[in-house]
Amino acid sequence: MATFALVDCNNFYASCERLFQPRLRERPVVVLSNNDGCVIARSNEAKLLGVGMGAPMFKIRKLVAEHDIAVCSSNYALYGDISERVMTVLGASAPSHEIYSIDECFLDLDRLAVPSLTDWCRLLRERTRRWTGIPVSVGVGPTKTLAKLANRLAKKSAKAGGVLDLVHHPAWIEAALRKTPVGDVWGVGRRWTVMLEERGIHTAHEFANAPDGWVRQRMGVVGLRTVHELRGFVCHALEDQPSPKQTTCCSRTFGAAIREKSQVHDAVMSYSERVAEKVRHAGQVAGAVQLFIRTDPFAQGAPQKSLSGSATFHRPTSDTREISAAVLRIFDRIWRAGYDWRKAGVLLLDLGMPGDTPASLFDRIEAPDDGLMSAIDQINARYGRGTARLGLAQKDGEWRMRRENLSPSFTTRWTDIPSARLT
DNA sequence: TCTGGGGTCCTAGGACCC
DNA sequence: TCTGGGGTCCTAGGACCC
Repeated sequence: MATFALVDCNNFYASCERLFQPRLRERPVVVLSNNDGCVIARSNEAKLLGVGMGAPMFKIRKLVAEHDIAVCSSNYALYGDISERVMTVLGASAPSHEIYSIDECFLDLDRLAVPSLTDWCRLLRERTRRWTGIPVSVGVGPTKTLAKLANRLAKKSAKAGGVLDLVHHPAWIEAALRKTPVGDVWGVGRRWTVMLEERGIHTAHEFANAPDGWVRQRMGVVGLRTVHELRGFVCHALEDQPSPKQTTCCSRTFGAAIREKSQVHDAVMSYSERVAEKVRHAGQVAGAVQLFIRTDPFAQGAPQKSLSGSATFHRPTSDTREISAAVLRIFDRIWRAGYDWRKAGVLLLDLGMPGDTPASLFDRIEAPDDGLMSAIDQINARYGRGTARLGLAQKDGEWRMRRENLSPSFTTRWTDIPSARLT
């Protein structure tokens, strides 16, 4: 039988914040989204106090003050670096692994010959904690979907000790399915939860026993795969070779609503620069670009508008100058005055490797490269992002995001390295 | 006052072809 | 008056994930 493990970091962002700020270990912690908008991670204590996932900050201010909850702006430089450390430990421990997200990793344990898989998982857990400082939970199942489900129960149950193996205890599978609400199944989101519950399907067990034809009709092949995985048939294999991205994007909600064209222009140019850096970093080029701007959907009564436009490159590129010029043309074409713009984004589409496919037989000419982009990238790699820029936008503006409680980049910036003093 | 960002996959429908 | 069948490609939108 196939044996998948899912290793999931507990309250990952909150755990990262606590790593270098021991004072936070005695307080409930929440981490906020960009712009300090809403809650995206909570320590166990914060969960117990009733802070909901995704709760907007302005709705929990009272709770924060009452219980002295520590509030952190999100610090992705820190989380990304800690994630790499965790993945390194996990990757070195198992025959093969798939990094699924910043805080999750699937392991393929088929070929692992150990007397007790549960003991092995406990050791892995302990090793990860000692070597990285991050607590993790491990779920083991015959499919990825069941490994996810096992992981969730491993986290919830005190007696599981952070590990639950359903492969070597097949009798537990039915009980696990019965106690899992259908909405907590991997692949069943909000809309499908409502639809399923309306039809009397409340648990993973009931979902697993729904008729194939019905599931196929209501939820397509995606839903059917989930049902089969719950029954123990593998539909999602371990993907240990990460596939190259097809699109990449830089989008932000502005720090405030903006009416002025020049301000939106600056935001859009800044995102163009950033997204171009991203594709160059991945060694890719883009075939097309898309720009969108939109008003605030939460502003009731205000006129709503969402505009977008796209352009195809004559020859795939990763050059900030070509990308920003194309974005600027789109921007001038779609811009409408008189709205309170709140968010914008630049997407690069049809990504590929340079020289992959010539646009036509007559278009084999290599992109002229004057070395400017790589020079800028090298300067920024050494001295920090944004050191060298193209002067496409003003440095500051209303559109810049708020991050009022940002922790230092303890592990990725020399000046932020924590120091310890012996007294 | 104040509600994130970055992805993937699938499907339906239209344009177009023979 | 009469108006097929089958295929591909593209795009927009909707579902999901973290």
